[in-house]
Amino acid sequence: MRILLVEDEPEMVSALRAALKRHDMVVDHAGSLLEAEGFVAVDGYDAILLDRQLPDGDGLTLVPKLRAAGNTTPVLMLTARGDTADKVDGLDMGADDYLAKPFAFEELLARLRALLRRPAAIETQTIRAGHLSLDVGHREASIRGEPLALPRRELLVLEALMRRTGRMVQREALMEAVFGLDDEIQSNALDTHVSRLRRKLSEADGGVVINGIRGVGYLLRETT
Amino acid sequence: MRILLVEDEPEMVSALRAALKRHDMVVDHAGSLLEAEGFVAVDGYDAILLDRQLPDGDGLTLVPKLRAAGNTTPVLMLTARGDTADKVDGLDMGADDYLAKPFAFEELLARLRALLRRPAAIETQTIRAGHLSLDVGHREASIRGEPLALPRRELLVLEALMRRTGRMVQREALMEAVFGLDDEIQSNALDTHVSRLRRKLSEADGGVVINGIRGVGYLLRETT
DNA sequence: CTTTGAATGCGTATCCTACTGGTCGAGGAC
DNA sequence: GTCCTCGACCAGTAGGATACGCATTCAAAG
Repeated sequence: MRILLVEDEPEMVSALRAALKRHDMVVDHAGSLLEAEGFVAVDGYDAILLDRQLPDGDGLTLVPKLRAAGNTTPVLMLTARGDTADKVDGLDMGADDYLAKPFAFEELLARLRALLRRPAAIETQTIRAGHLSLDVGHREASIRGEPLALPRRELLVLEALMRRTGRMVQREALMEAVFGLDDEIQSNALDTHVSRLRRKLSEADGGVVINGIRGVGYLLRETT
Repeated sequence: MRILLVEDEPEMVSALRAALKRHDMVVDHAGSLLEAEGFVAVDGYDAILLDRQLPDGDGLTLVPKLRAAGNTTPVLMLTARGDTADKVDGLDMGADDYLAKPFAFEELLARLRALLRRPAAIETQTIRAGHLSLDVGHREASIRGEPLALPRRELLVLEALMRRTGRMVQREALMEAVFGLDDEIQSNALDTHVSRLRRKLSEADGGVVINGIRGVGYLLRETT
């Protein structure tokens, strides 16, 4: 689950980033409109958290640009102002939801979950494969009802794979789903996580296997 | 634009109906959960406005039923209660948005418009031939839904051929598609890949054959 | 203590080369 | 027109080099 956070106030950034990370989301951060445009042009995010007050303009102006470019990523606007006229503006410009500061973080999360559910509305909140089930919203994996404790990175790998059960996930795509834009990772860290995940899944009899396909990527299959 | 309004208070109903009608929306009205289920089962709506307080129960209970039945119609919850915990519940049950009474009608409209802007189906370019299908974007081949693990080079051959199913692909063109501009290859490497691919396709009953035409190139045909 | 990324060594799938046998078609002799 | 011969091209198999992925270990970071 990849989120782009567009916000300039440092303490807000670190607070949100920490909170989102705690919910196992991969967060990229842009401090300005310009930066945000750069990120968005290159990458696919599951959602965008967008502050209105940015150093180089009103965050709201970003949304029509996105939509015009065919980008349908859900956008959740954040703002200090909270009156109705503002909300209407925001939503009409193409934002998908609108949240006024100060807000309860719980509400932010809930709205985010709602947004994230929509594009992939076909699947329910919980994805299943083999004896595995994954509650995407609450970040819980379980095997035959037994909860399975998974570290953050492994969970991200599993989620990315389960979202496409039985279908290919390109190595590159998986990298992005797990590490975001952290190019700093130059090792076989991904392989490591896949490996660890594999072991846990087989030990716990998850009813699935992760196939690796050389030069292409990975593929999670059910062992029926 | 067809809206299902699930609400029991008469004056609310008439007010909303009039207002929505003024914005060129077609409104069906259900006064109870039971009635709503009936409507939903039969008709396709673009969105559902759902009150929580209904004579025969909490409106919220309708949402999981819908989702379980594969219905992905956007749901906008209406409620008198407006605290965060309630919102979280509503959104987690699968509602797409949540609005507390009293609300500004403008905001309702704006949120509704946001919901109705459904994300376009994700374009995944898949080519088909015989029982074969190839997801070009994800670099994945499958036969009758069963994923077929193909190494990189073979996949490239297959892609190049499937892009021109039933038509000739010149040997030279195929070389370039598979090896790029690597002139370093001076052997019959291409033939070996074609050979391996042939075997896999026939073993897995792909419903296609690769014909070789002397002095010209290759040609993928469906064996119908 | 758990989690994570880097580093290491091993095993093997993949890929190119090389070789062999097969097929096709052109051209000439009858 | 028919048949034969020859050469070019193609299909398939085998083998070795390489790169890739896997598992594991280790140290640092939270």
